[in-house]
Amino acid sequence: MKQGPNSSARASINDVAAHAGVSAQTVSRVANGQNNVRPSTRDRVLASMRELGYRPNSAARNLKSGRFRSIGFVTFNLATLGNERTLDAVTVASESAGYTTTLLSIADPTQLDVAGAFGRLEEQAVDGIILVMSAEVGPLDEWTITAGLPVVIVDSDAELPYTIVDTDQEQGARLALDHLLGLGHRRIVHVSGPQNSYSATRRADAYRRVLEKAALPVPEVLVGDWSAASGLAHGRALIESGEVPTAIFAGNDQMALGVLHALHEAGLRVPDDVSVVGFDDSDEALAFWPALTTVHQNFDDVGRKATESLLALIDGGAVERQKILIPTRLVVRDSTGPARVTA
Amino acid sequence: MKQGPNSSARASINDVAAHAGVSAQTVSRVANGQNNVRPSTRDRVLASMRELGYRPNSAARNLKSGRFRSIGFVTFNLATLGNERTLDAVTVASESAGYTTTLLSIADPTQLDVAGAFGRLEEQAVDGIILVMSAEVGPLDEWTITAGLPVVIVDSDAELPYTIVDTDQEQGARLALDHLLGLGHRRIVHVSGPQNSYSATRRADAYRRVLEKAALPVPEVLVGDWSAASGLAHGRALIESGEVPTAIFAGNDQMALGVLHALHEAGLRVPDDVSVVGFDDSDEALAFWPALTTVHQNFDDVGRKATESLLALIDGGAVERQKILIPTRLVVRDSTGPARVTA
DNA sequence: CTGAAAGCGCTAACAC
DNA sequence: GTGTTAGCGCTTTCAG
Repeated sequence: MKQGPNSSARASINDVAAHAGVSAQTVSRVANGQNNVRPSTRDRVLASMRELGYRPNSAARNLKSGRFRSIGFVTFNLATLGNERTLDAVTVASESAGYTTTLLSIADPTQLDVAGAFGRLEEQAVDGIILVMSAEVGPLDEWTITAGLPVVIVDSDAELPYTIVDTDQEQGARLALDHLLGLGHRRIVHVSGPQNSYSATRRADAYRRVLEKAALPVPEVLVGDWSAASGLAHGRALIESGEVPTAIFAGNDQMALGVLHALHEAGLRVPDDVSVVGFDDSDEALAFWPALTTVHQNFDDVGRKATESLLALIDGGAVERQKILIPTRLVVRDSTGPARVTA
Repeated sequence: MKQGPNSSARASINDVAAHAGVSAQTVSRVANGQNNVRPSTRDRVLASMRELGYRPNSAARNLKSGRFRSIGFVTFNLATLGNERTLDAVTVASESAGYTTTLLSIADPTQLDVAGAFGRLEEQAVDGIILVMSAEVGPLDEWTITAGLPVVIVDSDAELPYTIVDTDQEQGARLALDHLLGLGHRRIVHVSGPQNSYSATRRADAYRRVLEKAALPVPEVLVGDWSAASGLAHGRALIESGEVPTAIFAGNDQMALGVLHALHEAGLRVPDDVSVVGFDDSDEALAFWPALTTVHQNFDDVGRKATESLLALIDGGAVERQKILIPTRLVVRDSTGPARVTA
C-alpha cells in the first residue's frame, strides 16, 4: 500500500507521462476516466500514477476550468445553533453535488471595512457565496456584491436584490403566540435574541404585531443574547420586578432554559404558574424540565435550499430572484398549559 | 461605488494592463503592493483596476505559488458540540493567519472506501488537514495519509505517527470521578458517548480505571449517543431497574440533561438523592435544573493549537511529532452533593 | 522603474 | 488511440 516513499515533491502529470512513456495528454485522459485509451496503455499509466503517488493538482484544474467547486459560507458568528446546523446542511448538500464548503469571515481584523471585505471575498477560491445575514453586515445595496459572484442570502429581511432563503420567522412566532393565546394567556412577555440578529428582530416584530392585533398590551421586549445566561438574568429580573406574566415566549430554546431555571428557583411552577415557549426545537428541548414546548425550525431545509439555489445560480445563471421561506411547526410539550386564572 | 456594471466576464490582469497601457507585470506589482512602481503609474493602474472591477484570480495564484492558503477540516460528524466549537476555533485561528478553512468529508457516498477517501482528500485545494478522529476512520497506519499533505489529528488515541492535539480526556474523567469519590459516593454509574467516538471510549476507560483503583465495583457502562434523548432513556431504564446509584457521571452535558429529567420525573432529588456530573461545560450547563457540575473542556485551545501545529508543519516542515493535551477543569455547581447515607 | 519571456499543471482542440 | 500545441492568469526571473 505504501506510496512513493520519500519523494517530497509531488508528482506532476508530466512526471507520470515520462515514467509511463506516454504523453501528458494520455495521462490526463486516464486520470479523467475517458475511454479512448487502449487498456494496456491505461494500465501502464495507472501503474505509474500509483508508483509516483500522483494526485491531480486542483489549482491547475481550477485555472483551466474557471471553477473551484467550492462554495463560500459567510457568517459573523458560527457559534449559534442555527448557523451551525445550517452550515452542516450546506456542507452535506454541497458535498453531494461535488462541492466543498469554505468558511469565510467578512469581519475585518479592524472591523472597519465591511464593504471592502466583500471585495476580498470575491478573491477567494469559491464559485458562490451563502451569506448568513446579520446587522453587522450593514445595508447591502444592489452594488455591494457585484463583481460577479453568485450570492444567496440566509436570514435576511425581504428587500434585498438577491435570492433569499430563510426560516419563516413570522409564521413561527405566530405559531407560538397563537398557542399561548389559545390557552388563555393575556400577559405574554418576549425574551428576544440580540438586536444585531435579523431572526431575533423579526421574531420580536411578529410578537408585537400579534399582540397588537389581539388588542392586548405589549410588554417591553427583553433583549437577550441567545445565551441561557441571558435568559436566566431576564427571568430573575422579571421575578424581582414582581411583574411575572402568565406566559413567556423566548426567542430560542437556550434562553427558555434560562427562564425555566429562574422560575424554578423562585418556586414558581411550570406550566401551572407560568407557561414557557421556546424557538428552535433543539435536540435538548425534550429533556428540559419540564419538556419544552417550542417552534421547530427546519435548518436542514434552509441549508439545502440555500445550496440548491446557489448551485443553480452558479451553473445555470437562470437568475430569477427568489424568496424561499421554510415553514416551522409547533412542538407542544409540557412547558405550556392553560393560563392560571388570576386570583 | 458601482463597479463595471454588466461586464459578465471577469477582468484579467491583461485586461487591466491593456486598459492602463502598461504591462501585466506592472499590474501584478501594483496588485501586490510592491513599492517599485512610480506613483503616477500606480494610480493609473489602480484606476483601471477599479473601473474594470478587477479581482486577482486565486486559481492562478495558487498554481504559481503551490499554496492554497486554506486548511481542510475533516470530520465524520459536524453536529457535535465539541466538533463545532473546535471548528469555530480553527476558523478563527486560521483566518488570522490568512488561511480559510475548507470543510471536507472523508465519508464516501457508499461508505466503502475510507482509505481511498484520503487520496481524494489530497486532491483538495488545501495545504494541510486537521482530522477529527473517530472510529469510522478506521485504523490509520503510517501510510494511510502519505502523499505529502501535513496532518494534525484531533481526538485520537496516542499511537498514531502524527501530531496530535486533544483534550486530556483521562484527566477530565478523573476530575469528575475524584470529585464524586471525595463526596463519599461509592456506587457511580457512567453514561457514555457512542463507541465510535474516541473521546467517549477514553472517558469510559478512565472511569473504569479510577473505580478499579479505588477498589470499587465497576457497574456496566451505559452507552448513549451523546444526545439528551439517550441520557433520558438510560436514566429511565436505570430507575426502572431499581438499581439507582448515588451518582451518575455522564459523558457529556446533554446526556446529563436527559438523566436529570429522568430523575425529576421519578421524584428523585438532585443532588440530595442522586448527584450528576456532566462533561463539556456547554454554555447551557449553568441553567440546567439544578445547575450542572461538569468538566470544562477548552475547545478554543484545542482548535487553536491544532491550527498552529498544522501551520507550522505547512511552512516550517519542522516535523517533530507532538502530542498536545489540553487540560480540563472541574466546574462545581449544584448537581453534586454528599452521598446519601444508605438507610 | 518597467517590460519580455517563461512556466506553474492541466486540458481542449486539433493533428496524425 | 495517441501526441502536439496552445493557453488558462499569474508571478519569478532577467533585461533593459
